[in-house]
Amino acid sequence: MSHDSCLVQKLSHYVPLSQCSLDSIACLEREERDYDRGTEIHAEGDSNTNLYVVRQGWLYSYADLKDGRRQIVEIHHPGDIIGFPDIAFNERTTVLKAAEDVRLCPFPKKDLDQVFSNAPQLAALLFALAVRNQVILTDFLQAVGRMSARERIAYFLLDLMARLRIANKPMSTTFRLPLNQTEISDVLGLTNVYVSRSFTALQKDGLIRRDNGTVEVLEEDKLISLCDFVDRHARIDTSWFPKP
Amino acid sequence: MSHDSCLVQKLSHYVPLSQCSLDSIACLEREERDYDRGTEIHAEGDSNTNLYVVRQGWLYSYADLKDGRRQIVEIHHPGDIIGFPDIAFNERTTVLKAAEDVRLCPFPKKDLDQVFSNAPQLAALLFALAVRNQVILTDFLQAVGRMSARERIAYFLLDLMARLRIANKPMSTTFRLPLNQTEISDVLGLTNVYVSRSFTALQKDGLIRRDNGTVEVLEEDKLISLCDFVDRHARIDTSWFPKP
DNA sequence: CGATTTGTTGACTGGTTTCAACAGTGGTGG
DNA sequence: CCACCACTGTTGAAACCAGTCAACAAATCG
Repeated sequence: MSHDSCLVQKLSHYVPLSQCSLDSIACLEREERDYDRGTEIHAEGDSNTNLYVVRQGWLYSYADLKDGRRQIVEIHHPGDIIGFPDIAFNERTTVLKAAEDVRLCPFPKKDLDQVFSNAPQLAALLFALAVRNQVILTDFLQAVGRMSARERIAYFLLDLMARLRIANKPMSTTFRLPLNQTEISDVLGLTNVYVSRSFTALQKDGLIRRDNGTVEVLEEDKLISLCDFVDRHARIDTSWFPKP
Repeated sequence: MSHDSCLVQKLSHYVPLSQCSLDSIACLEREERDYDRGTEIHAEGDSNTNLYVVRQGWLYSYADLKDGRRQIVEIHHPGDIIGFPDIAFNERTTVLKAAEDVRLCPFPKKDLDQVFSNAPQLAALLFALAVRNQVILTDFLQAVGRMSARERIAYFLLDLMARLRIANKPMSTTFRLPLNQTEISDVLGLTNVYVSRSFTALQKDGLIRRDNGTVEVLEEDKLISLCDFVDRHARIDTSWFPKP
């Protein structure tokens, strides 16, 4: 491989990529650009001509609510592609913000037709990941709609771990969490105050330990049964993909 | 057209369908089958070999929560395709239930490769609708995560109307709602008791009127501003689709 | 007509929000 | 080097929205 692409690494996790899939991906990652922590890379209502591959750092997409609060609808990690949900619209539906210093590969939406016409395997994979996201979102909807604050936090941590494990299999149970409690509350539909209380409670019960921007999951099984977590990230069914 | 397909009608709303798209759809609607109200057409954990086109009647998909409650994650109307979110998995993630007497067209998941290889326009359209669903779901997430009960009900009604209008443009502001309040509470993450209270409150304020399984929206503008509703159903950007 | 489902209403409870004060941390400039 | 400020996390007290439990009314069905 010409360079170390976390997008390639993440996608290969699901299916061995054909050469033309690899070529298509390389074409999406031609350009690179850095953004500082806190930068709003695009705003709601911007025309969306670009998608982005994440090279480095965490970002998130959020919507502003009429009462001034925010709902963070997606957290983006290295190896993710940002912008698919919006391609059916002319305008962005969310604000994209860098949670820390990041490096992105922007590519025009129009380049996707190249994927669809030249790399059917990659097209099918992207489609499968898009529809899987619906399932992940509905899981999350259950968490936000039906669970208590500490259960939601458990869910949040387990979901992050499941995602990070795709890119980094031998990951331990400790990981960096470059989001503050206000941001976490905007993900989970809570207040920063109650996120603080619930985190403290989980720590007091010995389920997790926090240390300066990192989280260690001490009792993964208990967290899983606390929120009935199902890992939707680990595997997908690729049997129906078109054969090369 | 050989028969009156609401799937064709719904998809044509977005883009004029090419002949090979129409042929592909016809192939998905070969078989028909009826189910009675209340039937569980498939359960969570069933192997998912079939998808379904809805011909007639409403259905919904729900997940059982560990405490015995349910979360309804999707309501299916005539002209919808049921099952896309699960195609990346070997097993169903939700239970599919008929909200009233329904008629479905089951077709095997494997038939989709035919769509991908023979009808690129249809493939792109289905992809666009799938990713758009993510946006709709995140909108809904905001409603469930951040809004009061009466705001959620407003959102629910407006979303239904927006969907029904795709299939039936000259629809008035009155529509049939074949779901009971317990089912609505399972959609919105509320209790049946509070759904009742909130409905009554909305009616008392003159925003809606109910009559025996139908709802009339009296003050659509007020409902819209109450929950900051955005209609994501009306139009999609098809400019990037592959040309025939 | 009785039985079941569905919707309504009341009283009480409780988890989360709100408002507020305060502590710890890091960064900045004088 | 320290004063100052912004940001972040913590804790307490009070208020409130929605849940829970329960009884009952209304509609539907066989």
